[in-house]
Amino acid sequence: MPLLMMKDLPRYECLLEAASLFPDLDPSACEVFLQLLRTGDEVFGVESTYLASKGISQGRFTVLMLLTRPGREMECDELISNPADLADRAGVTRATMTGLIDTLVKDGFVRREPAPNDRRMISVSLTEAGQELMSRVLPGYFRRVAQMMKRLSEEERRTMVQLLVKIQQGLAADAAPVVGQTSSPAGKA
Amino acid sequence: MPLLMMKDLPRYECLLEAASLFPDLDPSACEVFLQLLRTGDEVFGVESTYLASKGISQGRFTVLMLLTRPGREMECDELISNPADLADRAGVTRATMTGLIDTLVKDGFVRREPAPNDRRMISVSLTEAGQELMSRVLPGYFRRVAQMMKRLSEEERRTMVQLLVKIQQGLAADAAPVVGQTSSPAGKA
DNA sequence: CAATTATAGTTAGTTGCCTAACTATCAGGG
DNA sequence: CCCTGATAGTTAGGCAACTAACTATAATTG
Repeated sequence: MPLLMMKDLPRYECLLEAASLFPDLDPSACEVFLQLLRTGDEVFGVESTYLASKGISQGRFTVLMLLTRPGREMECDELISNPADLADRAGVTRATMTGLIDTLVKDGFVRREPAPNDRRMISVSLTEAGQELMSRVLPGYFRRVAQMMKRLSEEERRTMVQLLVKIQQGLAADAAPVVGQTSSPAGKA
Repeated sequence: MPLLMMKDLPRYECLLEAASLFPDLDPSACEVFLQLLRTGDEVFGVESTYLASKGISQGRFTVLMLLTRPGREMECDELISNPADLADRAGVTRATMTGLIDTLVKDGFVRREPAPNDRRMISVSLTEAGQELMSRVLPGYFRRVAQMMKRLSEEERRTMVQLLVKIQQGLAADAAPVVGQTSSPAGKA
């Protein structure tokens, strides 16, 4: 439950009414926006509650997941990585990853080892205890995910993913408005 | 960008493959789940970035919004509230609301006044500066919301909201499995 | 090959949220 | 009237994320 969202969403009529005050307000866009954030928040809350009951936070779980599944090559059974790569794939800063790995090491779920080639780098991998934890947590995790989505038919799920991806594509296009032109990928508005 | 989500989502084929390892894994459910969290996170990030550029955080913005729109009665032009009500409608604890109001008062956007009837209570309302801030922030806010949803047709928006609400209803039903039986509305699992 | 630049990881300090415990006021029942 | 319990708000302390600045190693280059 991290978002601090208005749990008390305005009804659609209120949005229509407000639109007369604010010419920029698009009522249907606002409604999708608010429902999207709210649903995401609630779904996230269910997941977090489950993980918390198993004694791990979202951040720690993400790291463990990344170490559980093969990163890029399916054939690569290494399941080993370095903090920078993990931070990149998890979408957090390296500083945050340092903190996450600290606590995971302290709890005995992952180990840090010096990388063979580059003495700047560290290898991170699951310990036995970490693997055991994941095999204990994942089934319940997947069951909860399935349970949360059980009201949607397979077709509705496809539709949902399509619409979500459409939104993401729009965001990506807005974030990097210059495409195929220059080679400067600096599009931060 | 608060969620710490895997930015690097597994592809659908990987989910299918993983499903053979974990019998509880429902691939299409997982995909909806991951895309929902990811899209919500990105949309939230765009909003947060805009608000941050105007010098306010998500939490502060929520409070200002709640003080801007009429709470329950449209006829009630008061636009005044107390911390507990604000906390309830924003979905945060009263302690958090105290902190938010502290900073808003410090910045001169809201005022605290003792409530007339009950000496325990405090009235919170927007100052002139707060109203002015909102009239400066809201147009751009609404434009960004509209922009983020612009790729969806009106019909797609309706579909999206329907599907999101369906998920929410499932969550609510799971959280309060006993319905219409007792009059105890305490469904916190 | 020394100096600069880039990269990997960590440390320090801030923010925003949380829970738990506290103070002050109000409402009811001997 | 106290006294108990409920309610409104705050305070104190913790956790997870961030940015900025730092150390150590590697790569590049004059």
